[in-house]
Amino acid sequence: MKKNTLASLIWVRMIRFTHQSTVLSNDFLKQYDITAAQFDVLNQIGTYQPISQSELAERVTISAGGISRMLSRLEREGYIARSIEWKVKWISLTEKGRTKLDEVFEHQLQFQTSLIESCLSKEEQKSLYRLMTKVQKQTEKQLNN
Amino acid sequence: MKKNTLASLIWVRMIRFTHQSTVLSNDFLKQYDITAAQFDVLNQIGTYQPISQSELAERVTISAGGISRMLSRLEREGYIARSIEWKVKWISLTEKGRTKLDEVFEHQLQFQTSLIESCLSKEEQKSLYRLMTKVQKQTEKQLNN
DNA sequence: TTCTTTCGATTGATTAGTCAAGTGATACAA
DNA sequence: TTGTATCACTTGACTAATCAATCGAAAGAA
Repeated sequence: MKKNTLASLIWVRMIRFTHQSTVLSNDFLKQYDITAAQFDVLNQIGTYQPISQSELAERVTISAGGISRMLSRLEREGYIARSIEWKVKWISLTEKGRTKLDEVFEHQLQFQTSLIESCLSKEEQKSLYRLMTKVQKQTEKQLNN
Repeated sequence: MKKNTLASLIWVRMIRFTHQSTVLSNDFLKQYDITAAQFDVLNQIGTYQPISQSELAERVTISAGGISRMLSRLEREGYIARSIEWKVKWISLTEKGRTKLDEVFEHQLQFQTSLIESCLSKEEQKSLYRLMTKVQKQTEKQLNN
């Protein structure tokens, strides 16, 4: 009757993994007083600053409204600054934001890495990366039309 | 300086895929007037009913508070019923919920399946499923201690 | 010069989730 | 019998996201 396909089982695993690993990430990042979503955004800003709100929204694949609120929170915390020029708001890290990002980056990387390396060999990781890239590019393509 | 590991690149792909595919799913499910999260919960109830709130929460890995709010919405829409016995609330589908689930199930399965089958061979799918299961079990383990 | 379009950003309403404190009934000990 | 502890569930305050409506400045057309 209700027959699941292999693809749908992959789907479930992926959804569960992402959700659970976000919970773990948030738990880990609590000591740095920051959330996984906030770290993701700060990291993008650190890499591409100065960056416009709309470009940033696209990079982290969230809506214009979503990035507006997120940046309001980050601005309130003093991590980022917005400067208006024409109708564009350019985003960059403040000193506090830079410090926070530098403080957290290596630890977060280490955290993510050790979780995956604790259960997959180097070969398996290469294989998983190749497959994930394929499916992710497919959703990206589908999203843009 | 900022060197990313293979594991962290896998992480990014996974986060992006899950997020984008949820957007696609929600977009697809809009025609059935339901969200991906709601479908997920209805599907679990349909499989395990009657099921207690706490067991349901565990199955979809969300908090007790989260499931309480979600069920309130589903109850308001008339998809589920809660019956109190002792201190446990037993959840089951209403007629309307059953109909909705049956209506949506095949289409959602087809949607998920075609997205993945459009870019991975059967062999690749098997391989991806095996690897995803490994990492997901790892996060699950980590979460429970 | 005024009128309209365009476009980035914001905001209100809603869904979805978290944590922590609170509720209310039962069970069990003093 | 009167606490008190326990346990499932709820709720308030918050983060995070969506969509749709709106704002406001600039650009271009009449």
